[in-house]
Amino acid sequence: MNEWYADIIVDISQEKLDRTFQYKIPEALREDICIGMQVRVPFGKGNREITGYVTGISVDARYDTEKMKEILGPESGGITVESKLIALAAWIREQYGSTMNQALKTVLPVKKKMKAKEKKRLRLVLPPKEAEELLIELERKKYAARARLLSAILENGDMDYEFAIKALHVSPAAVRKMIENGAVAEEVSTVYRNPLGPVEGNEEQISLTEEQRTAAVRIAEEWASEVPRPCLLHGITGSGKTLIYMEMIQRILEEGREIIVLIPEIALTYQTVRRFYLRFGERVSVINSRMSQGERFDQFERAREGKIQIMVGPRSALFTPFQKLGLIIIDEEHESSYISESTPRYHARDVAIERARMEGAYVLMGSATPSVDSYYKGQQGIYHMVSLSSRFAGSSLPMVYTVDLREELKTGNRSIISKLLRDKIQERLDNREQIMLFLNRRGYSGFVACRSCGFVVKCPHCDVSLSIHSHGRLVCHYCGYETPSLSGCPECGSPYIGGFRAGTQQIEEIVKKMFPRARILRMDLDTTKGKNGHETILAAFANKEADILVGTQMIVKGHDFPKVTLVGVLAADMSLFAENYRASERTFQLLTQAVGRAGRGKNPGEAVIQTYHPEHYSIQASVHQDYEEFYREEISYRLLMGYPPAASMLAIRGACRDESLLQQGMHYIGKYIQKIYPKSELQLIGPAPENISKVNDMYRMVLYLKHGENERLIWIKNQLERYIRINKGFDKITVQFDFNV
DNA sequence: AGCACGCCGACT
DNA sequence: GTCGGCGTGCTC
Repeated sequence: MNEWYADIIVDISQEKLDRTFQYKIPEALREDICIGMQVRVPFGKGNREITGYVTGISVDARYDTEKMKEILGPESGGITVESKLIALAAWIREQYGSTMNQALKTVLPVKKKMKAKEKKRLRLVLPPKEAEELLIELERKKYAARARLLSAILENGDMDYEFAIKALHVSPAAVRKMIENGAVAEEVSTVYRNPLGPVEGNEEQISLTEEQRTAAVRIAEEWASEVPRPCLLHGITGSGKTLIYMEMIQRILEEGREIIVLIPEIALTYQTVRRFYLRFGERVSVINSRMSQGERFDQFERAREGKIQIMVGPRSALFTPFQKLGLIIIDEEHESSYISESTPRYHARDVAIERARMEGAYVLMGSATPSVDSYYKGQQGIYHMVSLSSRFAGSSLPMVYTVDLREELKTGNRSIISKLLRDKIQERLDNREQIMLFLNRRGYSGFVACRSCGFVVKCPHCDVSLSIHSHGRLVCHYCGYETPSLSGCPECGSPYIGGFRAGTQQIEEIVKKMFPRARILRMDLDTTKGKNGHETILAAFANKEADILVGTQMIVKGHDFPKVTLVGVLAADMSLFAENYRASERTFQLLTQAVGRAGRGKNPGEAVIQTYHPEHYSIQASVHQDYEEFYREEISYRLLMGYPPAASMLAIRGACRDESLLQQGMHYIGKYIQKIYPKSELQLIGPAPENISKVNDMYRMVLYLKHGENERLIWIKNQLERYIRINKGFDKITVQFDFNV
């Protein structure tokens, strides 16, 4: 019988030790040890006993077996927060595909050198009289440094450690001597930074409306049931979802349990967090991506020690080490920022549900435009659906107009601003009201459309639009279908056919020319680069320092500008024909959000949607502000095409410097899948070049798998992980798995 | 992180 | 001459 070895990561908090060590698994423990487990191991020269995490098990030794030590045994002493999070990491690893190392690192944050985390103070312990005597003796013995320190402490009672070292020039050694002989004591206090500082203002005193109260009761009823399901709160913009969150948080606090509130990074502004502070005060903390790793670690530490009960933050806040987690709230549940962009590519919503299941906590999701996935689960009864349908505080839904850009072209207006929008902008400028112009463009390579009839060139096999490539051909990124680019529109023969591209900068210039006296602010990636770029621009606009705000999607997420009475969507189709099956969903969500920005104050709002496809259901439904209308169309399309949530989809993405090696590797992956899973229920599409087929000299390809059951795809993923690890040919290829993205 | 080895200043 | 400081390096 040969030896078994375990890869063990010993201390996640130390960068230096951020790698695995191999230990022998004793014969007697062979059955018990599994990946993700916490074990006791001897470590270092003195064989001091520490806790490690098993990240892998193998039969070959990569280290001198003579020097290799043995695992002592499983960690005893009850279930800690860490062990719960490690179990979650193991689930993430299995579900999304990654190494245990990567999974652990997403779940347990690495503690980087945290400057000034600990504040040491020196305090006098000797009675003053004895201290005086000691001082005289020290001076007599010519212990200058110690005498200096003692006399300074005598004067002030206590003092800062740093001050003693730096200002008094007392060496740490001298300080230690003084501690040893019992003259002074060292007090270590941990100072955590409060990330928000003092918050001004009074708590909003709005009691729940009848409808909101009913919603809260329905959620509470679900929580009281034997197996509480995750709740999906579907409430239109302005229906007061946050008030319900507050209400439910209050209930959990009263039970003595803790709450995580997930908010999309882009909506995580001072405004949002402030509301939580005003209601719950010091019990709230917040983390965000602009904080240093040390600062974030501080906040996690505060949570672990029970000093705070509510953590507000983006995706990563999900791993807050609360001991008695009671509730996870996911605001704007449909947001794509809940999907991790690095391996493991987990979805925070699904991981939240799993963490809640493991720890007996509740999940409450909310959105005005739920993801089709979640709404489907709501319909199926997997989630418990609660809806809010009336806007409160008297504000009414905006009036929405559509402008058919094809007609606009016929009348000779080739500008990006239609006549209707132009007139309405002028009207607002005259009335001193504010306008938002929204360009929903986000990293999509140009699709090809006819500017006369709006015809979009699509893949005959996949029903997604083709993208124009640098070599002039049109390519489908799902299946690799290629066709030469067109010189005229196949529908109407118009020569005005081509890639659709425009940026916020160009828009800003056009608008400036059109309305020379208007003050214009632009908000996009370029203008928000600075530290508080976001907040600065938004604050300026809120202060009425500008009349028109031009921007990409970041202007429509969760900011209330009561003076905005007109929202213009410049080219609604831009996200509609992105080469992704979720394009319609994203378009509907963006348009609905954008339209919802108009008329949040007393004045009624209006919105103008410019499009080449006014008849498209995504656009129609957002004009009517009708989620159901959109959902019915969208789900039937997904069911027809076998896209999630009708089926599960796995994208296998490969990246490599060598193009032919990548092609070969991806081809072999396809072959291997067909060999291990030759069943007809599995659909295999590709491999084909990725949307952006080359990044930093790395070629990228993707292979899609579709199957009715997610578990089957996970099984295939597991087999592939092993296949890729064993075969040397994949050493230079990075393979990533993406579920249902 | 902890604990070793290893090289320069003040005490018996 | 030793005692003891912390600089550097390794930990399966």
